[in-house]
Amino acid sequence: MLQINFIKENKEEIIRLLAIKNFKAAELIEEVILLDDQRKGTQKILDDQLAESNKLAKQIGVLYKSGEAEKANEYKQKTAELKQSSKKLADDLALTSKTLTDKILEIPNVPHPSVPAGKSDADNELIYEEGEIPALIDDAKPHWDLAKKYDIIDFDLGSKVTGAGFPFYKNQGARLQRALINFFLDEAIAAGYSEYQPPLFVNEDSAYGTGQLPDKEGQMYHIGEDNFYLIPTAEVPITNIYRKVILKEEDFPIKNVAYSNCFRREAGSYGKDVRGLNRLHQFDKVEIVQVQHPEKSYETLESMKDYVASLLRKLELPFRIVRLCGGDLSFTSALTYDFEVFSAAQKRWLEVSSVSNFENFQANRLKLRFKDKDGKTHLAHTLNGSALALPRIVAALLENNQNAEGISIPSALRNYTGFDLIS
RNA sequence: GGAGAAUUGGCAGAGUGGUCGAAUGCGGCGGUCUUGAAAACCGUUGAGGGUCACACCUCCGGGGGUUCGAAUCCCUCAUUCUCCGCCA
Repeated sequence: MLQINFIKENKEEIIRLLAIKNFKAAELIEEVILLDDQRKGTQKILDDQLAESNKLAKQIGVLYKSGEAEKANEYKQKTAELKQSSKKLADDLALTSKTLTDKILEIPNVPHPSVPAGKSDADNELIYEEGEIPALIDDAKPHWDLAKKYDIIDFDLGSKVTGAGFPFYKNQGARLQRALINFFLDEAIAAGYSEYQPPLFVNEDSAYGTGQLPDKEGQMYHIGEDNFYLIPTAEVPITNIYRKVILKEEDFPIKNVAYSNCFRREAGSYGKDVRGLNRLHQFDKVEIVQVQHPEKSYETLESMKDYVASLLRKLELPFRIVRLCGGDLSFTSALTYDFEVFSAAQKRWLEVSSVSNFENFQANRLKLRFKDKDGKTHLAHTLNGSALALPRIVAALLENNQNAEGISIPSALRNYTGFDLIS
């Protein structure tokens, strides 16, 4: 969420930039400013009344001790009245504050000036492309057929045991999964990240902290009895490590990596895009998360982008990087780079990673702050990126590397898989 | 799952109805001393709201209550520890 003072001080600029996200903010912002003034006004009156009550309560104590019970009772009468009206004021204040917070929560993060205008992914800006799109053999198959042919992923079995979008990985398919997870983790550790193994369920506060609540409830699996949410990404538990934390400046940069299962209900998805591994309810992902000083967060975003590119290069996959346009940018992000690999048999670019700078938007919700040299506290910046999500990487590897003998494994992975060929 | 104990500032730990946002120690920061450092000594050191700045208000695990007044009493939830049960 944006900070109220930031909104007040940069009203016009915010409205202008949010227009790039196709968000009409003017009215909402006026409302928010009005509510905040209202909040302050009510609080001032309440504070004065509480101050008066506090003073009287102290005097009553003194009066009792000196035996002036009559006077004390008179004061008691006064505090009783004050108590009634301050109770009402406190209720008003709570309501105003709640309304204010709810309204601010409706305002998306302000996009970075480099974010191009646009409505959909068609308007994303291509900024980089690398690798050769492979020429496939004559009877090249999409990955769901290859999965069956080599008996490495069983979608039907998953449907039987759980439901659509929960596949079984088998034999060389299962080993490929493990290989990719270990490869991604080892690479991240070599790049200076600390590995975490997070819980796969989080509580309500954590789901709120990274912005999944109050808005995207429908996207998460929820365990009603214990009020836990299944994580849609390791970003949620890893970033929430720093909820209500005040860091020291020398703690920066914090670089964490975590492998986790990810669970997404994907309500509303349908059609050809969801075939095979393209969209699952449960999948595996290695996520990198950084917490940075505000002055360095964009530098960090670039380094994370370069890091993800290095992974795809090692996997020998043709990829491109796009800068998301305003319309495609998520609610919480200020700037996002998407990585897409070309899946040759489907003849499609598949999104495999999203690297984002949230600036202080998440930090504000999380109350993630740091103390500067003068002892003042400021909000930190948070960033994250997939490095990488497995299913579409697997889809591309299977499709792009298929040949007459089987599916060849890129050399960077062979030490991890223990085999060169899926056959 | 059952029984008991606990939860206070960065940490340790006092505080059982008013003078407590909270003793004391450690740690941190600033200073004196020193060629420099250590030691010693002096000072300072939680967060949020509010204000030009003060004043003032809120916060002692979360929420609710009793009282003129709550860190302190009551209810409730969470967490931690110990014992019993079960168990990878």
